[in-house]
Amino acid sequence: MTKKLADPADGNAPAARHVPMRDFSRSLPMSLLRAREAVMRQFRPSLREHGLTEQQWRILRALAAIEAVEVTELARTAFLLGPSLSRILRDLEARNLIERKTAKADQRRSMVSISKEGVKLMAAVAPTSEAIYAEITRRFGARKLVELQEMLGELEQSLAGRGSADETIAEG
Amino acid sequence: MTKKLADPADGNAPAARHVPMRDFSRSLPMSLLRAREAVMRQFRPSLREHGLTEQQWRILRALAAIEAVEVTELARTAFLLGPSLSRILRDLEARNLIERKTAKADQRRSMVSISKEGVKLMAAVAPTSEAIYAEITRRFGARKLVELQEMLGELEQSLAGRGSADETIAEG
DNA sequence: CGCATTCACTTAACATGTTAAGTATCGTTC
DNA sequence: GAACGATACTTAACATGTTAAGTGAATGCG
Repeated sequence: MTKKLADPADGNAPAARHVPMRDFSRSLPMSLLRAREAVMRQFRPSLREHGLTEQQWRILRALAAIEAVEVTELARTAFLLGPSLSRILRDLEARNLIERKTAKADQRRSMVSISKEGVKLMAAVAPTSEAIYAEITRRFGARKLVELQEMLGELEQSLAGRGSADETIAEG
Repeated sequence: MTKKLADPADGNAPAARHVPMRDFSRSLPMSLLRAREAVMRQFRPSLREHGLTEQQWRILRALAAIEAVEVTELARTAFLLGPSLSRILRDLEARNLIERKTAKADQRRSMVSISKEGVKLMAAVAPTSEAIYAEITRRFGARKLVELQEMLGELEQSLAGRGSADETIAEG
């Protein structure tokens, strides 16, 4: 069960570390990925029962808090790229969960809002969703949860405004 | 700039909170998603220069540490689902970055290993990758980074063995 | 006004995520 | 040893991630 790692001192060992690097399973990206997956695994079955994907749910939640938004701002809020959002909005509109109308002042902009049916669907999903979140909070610890989120925010901050180590394309 | 939230006491306000819920932008899944994106944004340009995606890089890294693995174990290590891995391995094999051979004992299993070219590519990417990781560590703080990863691990643990609040499908 | 540029999306194309179904092989049971 | 179920993938189908290109509408400028 315990994974046998190659011992560099063991000339007869089956393995060789071709390129020496950190154990990638303990890298920050992997830690974040696994943690997020562990969390989302809790929610997906409930969403699935209502025919919603994680992203669709994000969009509805973002819309539920306001009257109407432009697509671009919705993309920022729901943390989705334009093309993904474009497709998902098309589908949500076809299911009558959202509504769109082009802005009067600027014909390029389209204002998106949640529909009456969308609100009903949200109301149906929200209680379970909140309960699951509460259970996660209980299991992990409310205080630690706050602490974790603060650290995640700080991590974001410390990397903000840097496309990468190579590029120097700031977005301002 | 500051987003105007609807005031329920303001009957004439443009907005209404259709379904009362937590501010989803501060939810744990979103925090984890944004944090991971902030981190990966640092690495992608470098990987892209070498024609590698994040997932392909994960696979090569997993392979670099050992002699050969079965596809199923590789999926677990690289945290990829079987179908995704199947496709990516097909492409990596076409690019001669990995090699496959069916196991003698069990014809169903195929053993995957990194090729000589794959090792060369890794050697070319690794220094930059390590440098970026070091810079992230420097910016965020080495101690805090360890602390964060511990918390992420604990979060995983606290949710382990639970498909969801609905299902009770343990995997053991 | 005429026109190039920018802006707000949308489409397109390809890689991956995700679930379900298919295929070949292995183990086991009778 | 033939049939059955389990195992280790692979394929298929559809949704999303991601980058590039396309489209129509504003904006800036000579």
